[in-house]
Amino acid sequence: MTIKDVAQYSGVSISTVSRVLNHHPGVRESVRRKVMDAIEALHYVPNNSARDLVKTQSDAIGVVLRGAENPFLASVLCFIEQAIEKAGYTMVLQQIGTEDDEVAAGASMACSKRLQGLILLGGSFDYTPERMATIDIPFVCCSFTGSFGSLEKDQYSSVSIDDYAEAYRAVKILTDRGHRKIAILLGTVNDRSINELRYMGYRDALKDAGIDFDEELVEQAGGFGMSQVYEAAGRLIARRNDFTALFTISDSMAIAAMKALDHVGRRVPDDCSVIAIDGIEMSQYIIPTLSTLVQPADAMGKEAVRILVDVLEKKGKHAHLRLETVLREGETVKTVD
Amino acid sequence: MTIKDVAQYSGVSISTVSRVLNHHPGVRESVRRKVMDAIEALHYVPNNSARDLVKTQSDAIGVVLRGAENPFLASVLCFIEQAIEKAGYTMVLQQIGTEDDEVAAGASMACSKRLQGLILLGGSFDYTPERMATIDIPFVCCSFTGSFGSLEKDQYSSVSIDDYAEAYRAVKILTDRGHRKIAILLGTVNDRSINELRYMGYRDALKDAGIDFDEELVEQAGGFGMSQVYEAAGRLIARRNDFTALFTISDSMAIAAMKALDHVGRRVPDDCSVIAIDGIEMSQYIIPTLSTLVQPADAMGKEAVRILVDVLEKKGKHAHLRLETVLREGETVKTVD
DNA sequence: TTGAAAGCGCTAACAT
DNA sequence: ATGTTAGCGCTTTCAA
Repeated sequence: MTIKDVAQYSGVSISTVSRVLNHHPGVRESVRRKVMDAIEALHYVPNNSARDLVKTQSDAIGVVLRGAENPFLASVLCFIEQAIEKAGYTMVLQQIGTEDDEVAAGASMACSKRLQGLILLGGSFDYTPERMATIDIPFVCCSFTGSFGSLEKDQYSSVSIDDYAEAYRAVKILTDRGHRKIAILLGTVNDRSINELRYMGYRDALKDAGIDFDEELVEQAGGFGMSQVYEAAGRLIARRNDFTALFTISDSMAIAAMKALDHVGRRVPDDCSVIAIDGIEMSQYIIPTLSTLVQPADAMGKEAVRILVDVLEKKGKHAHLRLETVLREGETVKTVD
Repeated sequence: MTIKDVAQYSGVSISTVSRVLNHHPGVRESVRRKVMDAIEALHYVPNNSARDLVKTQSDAIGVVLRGAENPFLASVLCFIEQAIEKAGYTMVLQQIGTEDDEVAAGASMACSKRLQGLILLGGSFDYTPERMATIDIPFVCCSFTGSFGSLEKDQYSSVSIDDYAEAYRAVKILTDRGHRKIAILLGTVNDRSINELRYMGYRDALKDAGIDFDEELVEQAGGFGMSQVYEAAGRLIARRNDFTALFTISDSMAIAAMKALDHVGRRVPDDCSVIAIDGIEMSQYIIPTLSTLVQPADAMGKEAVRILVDVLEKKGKHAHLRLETVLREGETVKTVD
């Protein structure tokens, strides 16, 4: 079933069919009708491969999702998809593991799928200009800033929260409530990305509150997976059980940690306060409701797409957007007596 | 950057480059090296559009995900992707809403992306042969049976649990523990799919336990979204607060319902037992741990792909696989005094 | 307003 | 073992 069949069926040339298909002007209404009817009757659907080939570029925007085990990123992805669709493009998704190389994945996709643009969703991003040059299409970092790299700011875009500042804010909420022994649970301390930035926010918030840094209150899970976080929380508790508050860099981590606390009989928030960053849907429904700084997942996804499309259509320049979180007061933070 | 450039750079013909690219035999090792070096040097990446075009079929398997708000389906999707990758194919994903038409989406994808096969993940499936004929490639229903349709069983495959039997089993666990007033929370009673099947299992389990059906104990949320389920649970509780147990057809529904119960001060499991079907990761970490019939998400995804690939490669026929759940004894079911 | 024809980059015969 | 060439289905000049 090709354009040729449609042409034959409707008694016109393939160019005319192509014109109808692409809403080109200069086709008589009666002919247009005839062609449309043929398309309908034959259940014709254009072959995208052929279309992309001749246009030497598709209408595709690539998304590299690094770490689908993080529910927050999954929710951003939904908004990205909607926005891409709405803008008249097609999303091509590639999920990769936290250990995988998103630049390599993105570069390969960009060429082989003839992408117009690329969105990197969840990445470490500590890359050199040479490395990023392999991606020869506009790209935007979504949910992280790319600030660790030595890349020129006008070479790419980013949409994220201010990880450092928001982590600082979360921890300050705890210190303001009188907590002094505050543990932190994260993936890895030095991932050159959000883990590291949020860790710095944690440390500085402690310092500014006049609290000495205590290495034993830092626990690394190695990733965002709930089981590894649960185990990490177990290690933390086993080593030190005197912290009165816990900051986790994601909601899912908080949920896993609360289970670990429950396991040893420590109640949240009475025996230990918990605060996180993310604001995934599920964390509203756990008991007690998680107190968390809600990242605007929808704005994050939409803005990433908007900026990218603007760049693609020459309607705008690369930009770096910092979104603000909103504190969702749950029931997991308590003032220390 | 095309195959032509690589040929020129390495001083061979494009066919030789193509042979190297496709691991065809009959290329001298020295030439192969030269070509590989050129590919490396030029950062050449093949154009998939062109490749797909000439092969008149891509290496793509399409997946239509209907209802990403259901975390269980999201987890199955991950396994599907892995399995597709491992089998040497490429996954093309399309997410659609619960109200959207997965057959239309699948048919359109099948043609435009030149798919080899299709996996329908989460669907209602009450279709006629005429309707399904628009999908002219092998397809498999994953997580639902398609049994409501009038389609011949040898025309497609399915991999799912026995929804009726597993719901029956879940409710029987409750009746065996002495519960008589058992409420049910689901999407819609007559969706011609898993909602309906599980609802029938619920009713029959009650009947066989000698319990009269009570319409007031049935509450429909309209979908799987947590907020709508939370509200539905609120309605149920407001109407009737005397049920001692609740069966929800999904884990996420159970979590939302438990929050609603907590809101009115009813404790799980002391004041109300809860059981569900799914076994998503999160439900292990809520407090108390959810008792649920765990669907084998990995087997479901892998088997769906295996059957499809076998059909594609003529190594097997269409099949209908019923997988069994495993009871994960949580802490939400209590014996009635 | 319509049609004919030249590619887009690649694979797979068919030649050499 | 390697090169030449005919398409795959489509868009887009260029002619008519």
